[in-house]
Amino acid sequence: MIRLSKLADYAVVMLSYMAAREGEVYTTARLAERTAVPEPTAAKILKLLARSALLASQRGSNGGYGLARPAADITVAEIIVAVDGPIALTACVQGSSDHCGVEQLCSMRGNWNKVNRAIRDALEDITLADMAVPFGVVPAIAARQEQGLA
Amino acid sequence: MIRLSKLADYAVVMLSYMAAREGEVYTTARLAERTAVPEPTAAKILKLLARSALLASQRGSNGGYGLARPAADITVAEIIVAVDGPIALTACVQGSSDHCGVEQLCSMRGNWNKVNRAIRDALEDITLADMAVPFGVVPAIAARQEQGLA
DNA sequence: TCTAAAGAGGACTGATTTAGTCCTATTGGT
DNA sequence: ACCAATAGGACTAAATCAGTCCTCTTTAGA
Repeated sequence: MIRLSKLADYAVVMLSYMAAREGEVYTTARLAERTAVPEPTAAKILKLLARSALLASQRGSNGGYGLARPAADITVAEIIVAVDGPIALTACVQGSSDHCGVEQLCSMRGNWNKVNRAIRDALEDITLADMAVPFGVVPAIAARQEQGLA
Repeated sequence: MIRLSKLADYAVVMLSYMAAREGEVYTTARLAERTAVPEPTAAKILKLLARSALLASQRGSNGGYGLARPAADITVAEIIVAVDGPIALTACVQGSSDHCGVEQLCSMRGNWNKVNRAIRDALEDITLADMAVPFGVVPAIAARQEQGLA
């Protein structure tokens, strides 16, 4: 099974919560409480998101976090990258120096890039706004499915 | 980072090797040697692939494995499923009974299904034949390896 | 200017998953 | 009957990840 880390899952949950009212500032404690994510873990995730400039942070008292951009401009791909690092399926992706033992096969392995690319594209097409829509129709996705692309 | 297990990676490497000459029968020992995958691990993977009917197996002496179908009919998605199980990003996918604590959020979480679907579709579009033909040179490589130059 | 509230950053630990190994049973050809 | 090969599963070791904690910096407000 392809695994997405729980942290990335939490991240999307928290960001979606914040997307409900853009422009508002949320403290770690409040977000943790409302999303049922343990506070220290929530803090860790929020820091990561702030570092990647998906969240704007305000230090000091009355500080907190807010979305740095409109939810429709934040893709799921970005969130995953911020929390888990680059989206790629195998280690043998870019000409990383560790030789794969069987050099000829490595060239074949390079085709994972095609796969990675396909997945990245899929994730880049889904925005936080899409995720935040409860259940019903997610317009962007529905449109692509209409075209048989999704 | 989204992670694909090493086993699935190995599986694709081994299957690609076999795709070079469809119809041929390969023993575990030979495949392990040629793909530089440790033999016990290779054996484990081959068993999994055979159980999922991607490989046809022949027991007894002169036995071994062969592709059960043409390489162009085997998708990367199938290989991953055979080795790693269902392709899905989070645990909270299907109405699994473990309540997510925050019910309203859970409905939002259901949108991961859209993401999963997009990824699955991407993987189903890539066949073993696509992976096995990097730059159109695979037969030459296979030939060299047959001569023990691998 | 002092204090308290908040985030920043990083180190550490425990738990979970995954990779890898090994043993035994079964099958089939010679 | 014997040898070569897969089938299946149990077990161990290693890598990864989630989660916690501690200390430092920033800032508003009394």
